[in-house]
Amino acid sequence: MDLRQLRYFVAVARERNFTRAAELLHIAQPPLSRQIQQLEEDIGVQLLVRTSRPLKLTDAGRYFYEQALQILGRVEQTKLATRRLGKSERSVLSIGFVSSTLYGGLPLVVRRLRQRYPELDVQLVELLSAQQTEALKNRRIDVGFGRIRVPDPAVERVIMREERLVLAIPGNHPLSEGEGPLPLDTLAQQNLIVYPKEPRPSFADSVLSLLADRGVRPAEVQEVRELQTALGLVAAEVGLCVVPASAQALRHDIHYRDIDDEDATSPLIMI
Amino acid sequence: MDLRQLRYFVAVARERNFTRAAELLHIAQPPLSRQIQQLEEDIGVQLLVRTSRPLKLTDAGRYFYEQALQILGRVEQTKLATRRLGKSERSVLSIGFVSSTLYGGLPLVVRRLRQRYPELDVQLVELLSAQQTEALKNRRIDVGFGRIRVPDPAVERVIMREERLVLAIPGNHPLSEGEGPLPLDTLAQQNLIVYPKEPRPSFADSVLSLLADRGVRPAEVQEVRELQTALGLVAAEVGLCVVPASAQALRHDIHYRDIDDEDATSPLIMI
DNA sequence: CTCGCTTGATACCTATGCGGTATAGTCTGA
DNA sequence: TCAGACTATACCGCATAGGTATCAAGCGAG
Repeated sequence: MDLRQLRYFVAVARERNFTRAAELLHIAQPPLSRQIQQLEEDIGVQLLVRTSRPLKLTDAGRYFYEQALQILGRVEQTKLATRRLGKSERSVLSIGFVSSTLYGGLPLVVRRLRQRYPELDVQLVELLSAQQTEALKNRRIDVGFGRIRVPDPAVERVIMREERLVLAIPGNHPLSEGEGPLPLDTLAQQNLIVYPKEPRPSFADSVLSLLADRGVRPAEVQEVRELQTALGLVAAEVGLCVVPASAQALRHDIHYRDIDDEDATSPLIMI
Repeated sequence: MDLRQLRYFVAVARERNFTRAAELLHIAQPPLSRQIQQLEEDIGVQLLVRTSRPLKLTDAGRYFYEQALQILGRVEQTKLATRRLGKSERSVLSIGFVSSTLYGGLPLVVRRLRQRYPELDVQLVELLSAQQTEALKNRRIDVGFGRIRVPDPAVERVIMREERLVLAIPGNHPLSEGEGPLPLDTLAQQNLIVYPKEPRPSFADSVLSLLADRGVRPAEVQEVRELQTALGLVAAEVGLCVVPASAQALRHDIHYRDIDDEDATSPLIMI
């Protein structure tokens, strides 16, 4: 697949007519037909219904059209932004972060940075804690914010703060009735959802080892790839999930209760 | 610019070495060098610093690398999703919406739809009210949710509800002190921000004509392209802005107060 | 129903440009 | 300073995009 094919397809989808689309693209009609055929063959799906006039998009074609529009816009925007960046000799600060920091202090930090250094371009790259160490080493990022201690002598770590952990509970679960803090052993014999699945060690391991320390055995443990998915499963009543307090802002259709355990915290680590 | 060039650049950026990258791409090294040169020439900016070994990315190159990764991922994902859609013969419901409905009832509607019809693929397309009429006619969308009455005999309109309007006020503005409803003439001699700039008629016209009806003359009126920008300017203390009540969820760093006027409402229209 | 017009597909040719090979030039580290 | 690793340049062959001519299939007017 090729950007050219996307451009061609967008023109045809917009004009609903190969001949007019070809004129707009400043090419002859037969090459256009062929490129669209190749695109359909590559995807393995018919995008256009040619047996009617004006021609129609299939459902797949309609979806592909919307996506193609956005991809092309994104490419163009990237080109312009990169050019601007290169020409202006502005500095770029590249910040790696794990998703949960998006709902904590990171947006404020970024806003303040931009306010204080308007000439600085701040770029945000979502990376898991373990990936940040490597990204830092090869200068993909300049600084990272994670939740897991990944020991590496080449990397300096600063603990910004310890954040309380809370329990995410489906709306109609018995535990969602009360409001006060819950002891950790509430989780015994409950279905638990943890994240991320990989790479290890991860926030999932922190939670599981905290439970193991306290001798608490959940009924079933399901691993998912990320925080958003975990909370989605909680909302779908699959089980409970332990998350940093700041993640409460993410969804309001589930209940959260504090955890009554001194060690139920998660560090926010700058590397 | 070309997807191939993005793939090549990603390989070089990752390997920090043309020769190894070329091996991974299963091509010889000279063509790779040339493609990267052409890419740099096309963008007009140097992406790599070749005078050091291992080679380094410029700031622009670092930015372009992150963007290229995301674009390539998006393209691949689109291809798979389109294929799945075409193969499975699933139905797609394409919903057009104006951004303000994202903070009102639309997410709930979509969630219910997905719950009730799991076999249905719901696609969301952001379009201004005026664009929705056209999108509906050529089947780009199946249904639209907007805020402006665009009279067109070919299109059926259903008013879902009338939503109250509220006034968005910067945090340190004198009006942000109180909490109760404000009369419309509070806006007299105040700087006002309205959106969207085009196409007309838009929500901006609804607000402006409401003010004109009441004989209220703002000091200065600034038009911006969209709701998010408008609220951004409010936060930056450029002026006040009238928004639907549901948009209050968007930003918490500014104040909102009800408007004490029976007609200070905005319809939510399904077309 | 038919004729003519519009429009997309097919066949074949041309030419742009991608990738390959050979080689020169340059930087790094011992 | 020299060997080795690495990128740029020059040039060639071929794959493929685009062009031209033409066919086939719908659609509308009469």
